[in-house]
This record gives sequence, C-alpha cells and structure tokens, in this order.
Amino acid sequence: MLKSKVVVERAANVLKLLGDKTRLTMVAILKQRECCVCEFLEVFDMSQPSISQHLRKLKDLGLVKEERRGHWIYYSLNSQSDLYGLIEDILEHVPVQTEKIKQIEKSNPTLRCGC
Amino acid sequence: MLKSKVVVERAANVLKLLGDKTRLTMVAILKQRECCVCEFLEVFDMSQPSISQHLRKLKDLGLVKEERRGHWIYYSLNSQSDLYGLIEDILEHVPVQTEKIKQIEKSNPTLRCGC
DNA sequence: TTAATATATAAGCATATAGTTATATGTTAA
DNA sequence: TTAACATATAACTATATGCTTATATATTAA
Repeated sequence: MLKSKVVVERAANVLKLLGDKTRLTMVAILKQRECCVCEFLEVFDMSQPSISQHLRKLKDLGLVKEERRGHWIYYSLNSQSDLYGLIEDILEHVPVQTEKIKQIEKSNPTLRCGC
Repeated sequence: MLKSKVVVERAANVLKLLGDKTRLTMVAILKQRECCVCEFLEVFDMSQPSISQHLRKLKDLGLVKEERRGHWIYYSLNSQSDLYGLIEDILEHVPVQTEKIKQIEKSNPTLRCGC
C-alpha cells in the first residue's frame, strides 16, 4: 500500500507528541471511542488542567478535533488529517485500551448530572 | 497483517526517541544503508559528540546495532528488535533520504585515509 | 612506543516539557 | 441573574533534553 508521506520535521513533531505515555494512550482510546475531558479524568492519574493541556497539544497539530455538546467537549481523532495514516499505523503496534474504556464506561462521569 | 504489539510505555519511549528530527533522519538513512559516525557528520550540522549521543540513545533502546571495522564503527538498524516492525511502519510515512545518502557518498569520509 | 584518527564519555548550560495550583471562560438550569 | 458545572488558560516549578567544549578510549600505522 502506498503511504502518504510527511516531511521529516513534521513527522518528528508528531512522534514527539505521541512519545508521551499519556498522549499515546489518549490517542489509542480515541481510536476506539470519542471522549470528553471528564472521561479521561477517570483513567489518568493527573489533574484536569494536565489533561486539557495534553489534548490541546494534540489539537494544535490537528490530530484530534473537538465538539461541544452542552457542558461537555468531546474529543475524537481527526481522520481528515494528513497524519491520520501515520497514527493508524502506529496504533497497530499498541495494545487496544479495553481496560481503560471499561473504566470509563463503568464510572460514566457524564451521567452524574442526570442528563 | 498482524502487527507485533508493544506495551504503551515502551512504544511511547520509542516514539519519543524518534520524535527528534536528527534521530528520525538517522533511522531513515540507516534503513537504506549502514553508516559510521563520520558519515553522519557530513550530513548533520552538529558536533561529533552530539551525533554519538544520538546514536547511543538509539542503541540503548536496541533500535540500532554497531560493528567496529578498524577505526570506524558502523551503525545499522537492528532488524532483530521487537520494535523493528514499528520502525518500518513509521518510515513508510517519511520520505526516503536520497539527498543525504548522495551527500555521504560524494564526500566519502572513510576514504580520506586511503584504505 | 608514539602519533594520528575515529569515536565515546563527562560536565555544563540553555531551553523544552509535564506536572502543579489558581483563576477565567462558557454553558445550563433554577 | 445567579449557581453549578465542565473545561481552558495562566503562572510557576522541577526535571528532561539537546547541544556545546574538553577529555578519554581504542585502533592503526610509522
């Protein structure tokens, strides 16, 4: 299969971003399911601002997109990005994040307010 | 095709290493051809110790191996590594480093001593 | 053994990064 | 309009990173 090429510098920027355990896990989760910040908060042992900052970096490179729905802002992988193919290929070497997805769905943080 | 999986933390470490323009270019070059330090010195605008330090990081993770031949130490990709498949897949998204290879072969630093 | 050469290591420095806490913004519902 | 909530941004700090220069090590040839 012919892969879309990315100039070295841009590719390095992407890899540096994904070269963080938290962000790589986020992207792996987003491959399976969109998520809002409060859902990520359930599975990462860090503050809400940290999570927002990681997501912002992913967004700045165009790897993820966001969509507000009421209180929540849902993040998802941006399949329109020229980097999407690279992301997909990398994720094939990373285990599926089933445990974390279960954790999210069990705690179901967006249901707290009864909506 | 079934891809060999790498735990998230290890994958993140690899991506972080490749998330540097110099190292990503080195690996792309090594995909085409083994190189010694003095050859890399021809194509990267930095000191010899910097180049050695980058190669050491790649070696520490097992991505490259080295082989001494006389004065020179030749580096090559370690195709035995469990990370090799990931590396290959990433490199499919990075342009082939033909220019740099030409540059190396033109200057031919290992011929200086007339061996 | 000594000189020349290729590479590695050590030490130091400037910048980048990932986290924190405090605060601001934006949305919804009373 | 105000309160409650989700998320974002700002400011700060500790550590990691990538480079430099100086020096050490290893190999070869005279």
